[in-house]
Amino acid sequence: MPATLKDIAKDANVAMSTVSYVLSGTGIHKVSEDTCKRILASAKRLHYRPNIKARGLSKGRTYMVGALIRQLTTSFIPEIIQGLEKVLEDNGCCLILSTYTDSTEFTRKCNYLYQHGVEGVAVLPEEDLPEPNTGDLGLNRIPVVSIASTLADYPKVWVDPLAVGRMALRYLAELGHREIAYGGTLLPRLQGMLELARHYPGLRCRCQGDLTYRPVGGETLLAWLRTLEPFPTAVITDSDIDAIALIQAATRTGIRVPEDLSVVGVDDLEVGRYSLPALTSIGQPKLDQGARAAELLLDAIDGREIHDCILQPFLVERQSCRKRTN
Amino acid sequence: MPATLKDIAKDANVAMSTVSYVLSGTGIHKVSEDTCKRILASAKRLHYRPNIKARGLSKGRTYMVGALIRQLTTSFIPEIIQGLEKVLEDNGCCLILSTYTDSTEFTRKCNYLYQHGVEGVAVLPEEDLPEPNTGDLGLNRIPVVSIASTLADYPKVWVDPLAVGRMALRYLAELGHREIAYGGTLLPRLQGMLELARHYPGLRCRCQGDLTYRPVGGETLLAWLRTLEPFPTAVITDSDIDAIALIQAATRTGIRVPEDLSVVGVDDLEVGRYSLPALTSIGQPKLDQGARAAELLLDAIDGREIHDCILQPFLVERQSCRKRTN
DNA sequence: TACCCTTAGTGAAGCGCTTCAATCGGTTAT
DNA sequence: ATAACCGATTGAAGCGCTTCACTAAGGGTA
Repeated sequence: MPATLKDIAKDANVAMSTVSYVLSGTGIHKVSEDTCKRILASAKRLHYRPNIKARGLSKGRTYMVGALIRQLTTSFIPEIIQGLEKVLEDNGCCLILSTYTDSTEFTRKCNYLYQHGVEGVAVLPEEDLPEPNTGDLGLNRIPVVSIASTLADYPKVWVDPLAVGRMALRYLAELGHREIAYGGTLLPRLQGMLELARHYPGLRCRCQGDLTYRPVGGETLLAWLRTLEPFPTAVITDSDIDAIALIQAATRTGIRVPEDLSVVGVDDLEVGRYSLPALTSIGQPKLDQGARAAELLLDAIDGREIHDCILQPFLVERQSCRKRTN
Repeated sequence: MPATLKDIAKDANVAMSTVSYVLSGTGIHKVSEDTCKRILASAKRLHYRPNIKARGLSKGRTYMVGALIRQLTTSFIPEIIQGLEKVLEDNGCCLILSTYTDSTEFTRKCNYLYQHGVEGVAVLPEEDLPEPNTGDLGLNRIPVVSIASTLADYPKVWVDPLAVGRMALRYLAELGHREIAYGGTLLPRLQGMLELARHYPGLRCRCQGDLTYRPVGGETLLAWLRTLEPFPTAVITDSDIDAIALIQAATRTGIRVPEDLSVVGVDDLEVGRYSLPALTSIGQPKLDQGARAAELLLDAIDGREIHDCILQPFLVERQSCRKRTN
């Protein structure tokens, strides 16, 4: 139904190959201006739109890239996707979305993507999952890039977790806090905090005894804080969600934020902006992570060698922390 | 690099067409069991995987469906996407994700999807936007289905908004509430409430004077509630997000939920489960909406006629409402 | 005038798959 | 024995596009 090269060729009275040269841009320089115009005119008149898949077939490409996602509903994943999409679109590729919940499904989705002909795959795993088996993809030499995960042994794009820890701690330390609790469970972040803590005499940074990852509820977190002596003046959580949950639990029991307790979240989620008090958070570049991953993928597809990309977090100061004059 | 039909044909010593018949399932009945086995064996040995796009080229299909989304980060959209994806995958299609922010971009994305050859498009607009112009798609007779929107004049899948209003009100009314406020801005929902309210003598359901849609903050909402005389015993919001924001604002000022104020949210978002108190909400089937939309789309692609699909909301009872004995 | 070089354009093969029409032994009916 | 038929298999065209190898015509040079 849609117009094809052949139609245009007939209409403009030239050979298909000539039309192809003009319309695809390749070899447009070897066509006379006259013919060129005629062809373009025909193309416009017939509403020509190239059939990307046919082009792909002949060039051995598909112009498709897959995203393999653990949980689309998870906090900042959607923004990463948008970053991916943007760059891919700019490069004439499209993004195929695929979600999985366990490793069986992961394998199935790999096949699914592979059969549809993706040229590369961005994997967004979750920290608490065993490493998914991308064997099926690797086997077929499809480039893979992992995003926002410390686990995968593929080229990856992520935010320096030590820097996240450092940044959160530095902020609180500079505000004058000396009794700080880390309510999260990520070792590298803790490491960043502890390293930096040494530079602040009298500062104590405590963490939960068990750093095995698991979702932390607001009440659980609060209960743990209560076991600390003295009660900390500030707490760093692993995400804005945790922070908000904590604030809710605290507020209920009469602990005021930030008057009695300063809270720093991580991720700079949108909810943090609307919560009460508005949440101070260590943000991570989300669009950027997606965009950089897409660029890496495209490079790899072009056969270039690629390297990990480490991005830096940033501070978003709002109202959940207060200055401490001791 | 990957094995093709031709490779298999050579390996199994038969014609390509025979291989195609066997491997594609079409006409497998006209091939002798012997040959069939030989072919399957070769296919397995050479790790054959059909090239879907090549198949599509020859069958005039692409096996791709697009999703055009306003905001991937919006509440329940991700789950709808999952529903879409599931059904599409089961039908051998893949989902191409595309997001837009304004109508210019919308048009661009339409072209983008079109050029990549999608056979249908699911549009997820947002209530507060002017209707996007899908002309480009319509022009090319690509089936379109809109999801979760009252606006679009395409076949649509959505949740009956009157039922949402009714369900929320009935729940509160049965708990004994008689002074109920609707803090949202959706007319059909309000309509559902008001219709039902007549059946409960003494029940008063009040709404904001201005129902023009706009995001409602927790404090704004609370401020409005304070203008009501008497202060309502229960409030219905337009989403769980609003409800949580309201609860936070209320708690801050000493109003206890649910003791002093019962709150009903809408959407049954995950955050509602973890908030304090856990939120009672009118849920809408999310996966289902996606799945139904995908089915409609596939039907339309097959040339069948399709009709709107209206789904019903459901009540998720948690702890944000209390019984009222007056 | 013979030669080579450009420039503008053409033909056809090929990407991986489907599918229609044709072929070819081998039965079976007549 | 001949026609008619059947199941199993094959050939080749075609989907829309790219691209390599090639031709034809004109222009410059010797």
